[in-house]
Amino acid sequence: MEENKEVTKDVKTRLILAGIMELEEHGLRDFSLRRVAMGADVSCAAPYRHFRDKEELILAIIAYIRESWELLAENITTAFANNTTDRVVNLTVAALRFWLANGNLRSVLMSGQDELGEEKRREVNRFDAPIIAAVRNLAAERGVADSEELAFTVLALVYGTVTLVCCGSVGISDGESLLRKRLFEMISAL
Amino acid sequence: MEENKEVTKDVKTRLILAGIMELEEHGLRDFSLRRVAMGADVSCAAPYRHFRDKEELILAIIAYIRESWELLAENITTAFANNTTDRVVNLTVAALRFWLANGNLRSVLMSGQDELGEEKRREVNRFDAPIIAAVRNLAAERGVADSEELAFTVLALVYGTVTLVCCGSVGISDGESLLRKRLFEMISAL
DNA sequence: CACTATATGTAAACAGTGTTAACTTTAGTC
DNA sequence: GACTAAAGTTAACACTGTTTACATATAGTG
Repeated sequence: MEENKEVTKDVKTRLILAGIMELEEHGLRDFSLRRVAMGADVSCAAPYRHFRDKEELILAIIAYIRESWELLAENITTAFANNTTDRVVNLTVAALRFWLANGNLRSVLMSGQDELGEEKRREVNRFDAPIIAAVRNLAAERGVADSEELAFTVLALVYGTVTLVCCGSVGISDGESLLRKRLFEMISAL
Repeated sequence: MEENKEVTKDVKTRLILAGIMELEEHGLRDFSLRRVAMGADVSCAAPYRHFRDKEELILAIIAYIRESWELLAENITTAFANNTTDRVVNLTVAALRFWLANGNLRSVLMSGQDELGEEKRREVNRFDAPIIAAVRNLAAERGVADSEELAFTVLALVYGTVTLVCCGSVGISDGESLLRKRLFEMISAL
């Protein structure tokens, strides 16, 4: 018999998967590269054959998780193909839930003064892309000139609600319904 | 002559001040307690006579910085004592600037999945208190029933704009004017 | 095939970290 | 003065990220 554990995958993806678990278990603050290496059944120096840094592994983890978000966003986009308003609202709520479910990822990307390099910045923008696109469609439909401004307001409401829920200033369900309500108000006032 | 450096203050506040500098220079991620101790001209074990953890020192730093925010907020509140709308808007913009200027503090408090303990949560709420109070006044003036809901929307816009500016999705001046505009729109629609 | 180059793993070490334990000093009180 | 508690020190422990030197296997080339 071969190895009975799933040691089949190459080391690189094994490190990424172990890294995701590490991120979930210990958060970003206590993220230990050595523990990730152990989890992937390799020596503590092995990661450096595949990633320059601990940081680069984390970037790879982000990219990996982002794919799941893009898949989800794509599904929502097609599900509400013939209703631009609902498309925006549902994408928005989905984003809220996604960021709350992946709080660690959020702290990697939006931790503040990290001066976050160009690579990270591009990562964030990729996350926002589906919502921006949906807002652009909505703006076109309603004949709104400045769709960028509208998109930023929508995104601000999303990230703001995320922050407030994260800090416990408002419960998750209240945050969600409040977000929905404000979005509908805003859109119907266009 | 006494010591020519300002070693007069007691060790505890010296640690806090050195900690603030450490936070500004190295960010939260590379915050080194040993370096703080060196900066305060004490041994690396000395901090443990005044703080249980590295974390507790950081909490003390937060409380220290918060006082400056509360002072600022108080000034703004009295400066716009006879204009509730301007009071809310200016407090809001000041909060935006404050959080952007203290990005590290922000990442301590709102880093996401940290499960942030009751103490941290209370800290965050204390930061929000001035804005919530101002919104409550505004709501009373306009006869708006649910002032909490309104306050959360205002705060969501603040924190959302902070996030977007932090991630470089929008410039600081654009973010500020966008925030102003949306606030005025919202308030005038009451 | 022999030889080489490259990729990918390892163990061992280094400097730095948070934290603790044992010890010394200092200040105040009976 | 003797005793006690607070507040500092040094030395150590168990970690961490990262680098270096070394081993091995694989692929490509003469």
